[in-house]
Amino acid sequence: MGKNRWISDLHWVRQGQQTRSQKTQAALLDAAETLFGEQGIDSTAVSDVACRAGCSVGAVYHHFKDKQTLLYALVERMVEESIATSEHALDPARWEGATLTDILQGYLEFSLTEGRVHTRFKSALLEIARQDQTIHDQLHRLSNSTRLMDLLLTRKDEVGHLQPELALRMVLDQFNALLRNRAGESPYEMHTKESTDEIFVTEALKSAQAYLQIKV
Amino acid sequence: MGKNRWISDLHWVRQGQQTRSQKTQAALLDAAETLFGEQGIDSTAVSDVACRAGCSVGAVYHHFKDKQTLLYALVERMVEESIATSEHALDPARWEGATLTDILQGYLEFSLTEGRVHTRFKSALLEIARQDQTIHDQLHRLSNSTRLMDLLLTRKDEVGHLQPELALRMVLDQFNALLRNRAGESPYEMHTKESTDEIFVTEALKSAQAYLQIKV
DNA sequence: ATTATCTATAGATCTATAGATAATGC
DNA sequence: ATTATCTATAGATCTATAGATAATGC
Repeated sequence: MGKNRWISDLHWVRQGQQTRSQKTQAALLDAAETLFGEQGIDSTAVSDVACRAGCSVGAVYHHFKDKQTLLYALVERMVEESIATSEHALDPARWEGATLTDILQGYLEFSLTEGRVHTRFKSALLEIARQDQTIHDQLHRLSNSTRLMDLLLTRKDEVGHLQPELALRMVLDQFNALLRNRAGESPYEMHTKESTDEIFVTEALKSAQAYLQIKV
Repeated sequence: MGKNRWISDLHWVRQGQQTRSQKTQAALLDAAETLFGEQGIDSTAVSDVACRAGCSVGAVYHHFKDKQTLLYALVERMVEESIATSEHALDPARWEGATLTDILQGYLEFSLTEGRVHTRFKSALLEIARQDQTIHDQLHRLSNSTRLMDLLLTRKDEVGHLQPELALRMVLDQFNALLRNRAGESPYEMHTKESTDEIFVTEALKSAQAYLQIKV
């Protein structure tokens, strides 16, 4: 891991806090993100969130109208930060001279390290997004952010598959599904649970290269 | 779809019911499986299950000690049926003369059609299995059922990848993750949402073939 | 003096039970 | 007469609020 020189300076983008109020609010969002991801949204009581954030229930309702609004704020923060992180990480200038394989490897490694918490929370979101228009729309903003796909498409020439775009879409779906599997830490259903992250990345990349028919 | 002659007679295995009591019990389990899959387990009230099954709350508690026991019974039924289905579907005799690709294609197509409901419910289970030993153990029985892997390994010679077993494990993880993605019907995060099931199967197979380096 | 926090609690929702009624099968 | 079902409700849990107290910043 970390052998990829392209991702050495990559990091999740988050704004700093100043006032007591902002700190409490951020602590509440952090607590909620962790607990919602760990136990699910419904099984997490507002008092649980308050407790983990080190404040009282009343404070929660001072900052957020209700539990749903807290969730919405959390989703919005995640989407905003996710987009900001993409802006930085997927800047074409950053990747000058990098091959398609470099980019794919960077995506895998970055997601495995920085993305674990978010992936877990996102997993919980997907379950309820079917029922909730607001969350549905927010997640749609994420999938509409085509910066990764755009960056990959600039390397279209390296792809031997007859339908490069379709093939790249498949690979991204594969990667995201596999990453979600790993982040879920569900030992059942994972045939490669014994493998290290390193082997996982290597084999996932081999698979993508073979399928895309990358011309080295 | 359905062009694969190997899966034409495959079906999900379920016992028939006779008495009124058995019918109610089965209706309750069916209702719970659907609702738990659709809305999540916690957000489904016992009264919801009773309503959809067409009976009263009291009837639920006549059949099951509490909500948790109902869930356990449901998980057990799913695991039993899943294993019974495997016994039938993965019988080596059924697949005589079939290639590795035939088997993989059969698995994909069968899972897409028959497995959709179960996949949805299983997805909800994975989220809580981390917290619940009983469910954890039941799901472990599933992953310990290595019949699919065993069947695939009998075609090891067709695999060109230097570590055939590792590679086959990766492919199964990929397939399961992708299938879960599709069954979840989450339009975000899916770059291939526009594609038909047919294209999906074709491309997933191509990917597996290329990665495994199948010798045709 | 305005904003942030806490304590205590009302109201809503859900689980599970008790007791009454209906259906089954010998 | 035994088993299955229903109706009505007690008890538990969670959400959200009201009113009191503490911290902030001009």
